[in-house]
Amino acid sequence: MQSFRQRVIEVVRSVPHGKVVTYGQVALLAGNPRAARQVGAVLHGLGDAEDDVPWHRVINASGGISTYKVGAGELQVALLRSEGVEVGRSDAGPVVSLRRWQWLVDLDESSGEPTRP
DNA sequence: CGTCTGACGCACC
DNA sequence: GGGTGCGCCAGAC
Repeated sequence: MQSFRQRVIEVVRSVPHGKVVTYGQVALLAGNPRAARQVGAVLHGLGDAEDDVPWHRVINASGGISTYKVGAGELQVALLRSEGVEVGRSDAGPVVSLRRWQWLVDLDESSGEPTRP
């Protein structure tokens, strides 16, 4: 069984261009809904081999940018905007409307019951 | 091996 | 509406 770390990388790689996901969502898709924090840790420790992982598409459940803590906030916002994601402003800092930009896995092909925004 | 840590999330004030 | 506190668990040391 591959490590949780590897699964997180796979999930993030599957996030479509122009969409965002939350840490908790990635954790869920990676198989452990409780390990949201670990998602951040994994992304923080990405090496050159994983530089194709769109880590900037991962934000926190409040639509905020968590990477300011490690000095990657400005970069993340720039990358998001560069691919069309609207990043608004708030007192707490930049915010993304999850309602509009969150990537929701569409299940309509299998269940006929799509997840709607 | 045991401990510490934190790119989080959420239940509760 | 927002601020605080604490449980969480894979990795790093």
